[in-house]
Amino acid sequence: MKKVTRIFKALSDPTRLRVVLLLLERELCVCELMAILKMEQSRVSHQLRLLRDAGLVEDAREGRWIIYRMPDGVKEYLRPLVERALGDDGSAAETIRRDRAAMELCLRSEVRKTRCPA
Amino acid sequence: MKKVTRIFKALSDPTRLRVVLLLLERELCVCELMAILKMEQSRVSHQLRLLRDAGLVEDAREGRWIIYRMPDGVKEYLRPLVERALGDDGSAAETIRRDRAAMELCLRSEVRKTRCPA
DNA sequence: TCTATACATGATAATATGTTCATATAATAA
DNA sequence: TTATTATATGAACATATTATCATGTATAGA
Repeated sequence: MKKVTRIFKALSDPTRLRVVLLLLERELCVCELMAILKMEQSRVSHQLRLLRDAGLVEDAREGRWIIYRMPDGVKEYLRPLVERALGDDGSAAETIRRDRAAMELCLRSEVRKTRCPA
Repeated sequence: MKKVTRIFKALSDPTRLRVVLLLLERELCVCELMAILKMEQSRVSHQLRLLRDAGLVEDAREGRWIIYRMPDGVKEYLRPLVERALGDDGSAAETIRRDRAAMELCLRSEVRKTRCPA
């Protein structure tokens, strides 16, 4: 059961679940996640590490940024799982909506070309 | 996100996940769960309380036994979720198979008519 | 009424988790 | 080379979780 409970544990923290929902949409660097979640760097980094340890995300350096992304196989596994779990939870839907809006805003500013938006 | 992460947290412990998988099949009393899981009483009781607090199971006294069961609505919610999460995890499948076999054995003995099989 | 059974619960201890602070490192820019 | 940016990581702390032990309570039976 260890393998499955490990996944559930990774999804059992609000911050990590928000990150998972964002990375299901698109790859992001740490400072973009910081800007979207409005959280400080070490907090985001620590949670990302846990997600990486759980095998849910991968990281790769790109210039001075480290990009976190979710492998396609994980996406196919997690998307229906998380969607089903969320069901009709309106409160969660609102958070997701806001996070995605913040993400769009963050990306449209295209600050990462020269500087991070954090 | 609190509502969803609460569910994930409830499923993030091996003991609780095994209990959930058993109660998806059928209602059981504490001592039956003790016999199936081969765990001591207070450990099972504590985990059952967490599942109850998470809203995943209900309990009802029946004579000197307290029966734990999963409401139909929760079953409909959890079954596809857990099945999807388990995927093709062979190790988990083996545990589940063994637990169900132990459950059948425990029930066939029908000890609960007079005494608990724990 | 007394005892045994089935279970809950509180206390405790060990471990795990989440956050913050401080510091380290790697890449880039000046 | 030096400074800055982006990120990782270790330490410290508070809190949460898990398991165990001891005890309490409700029911049934003798």
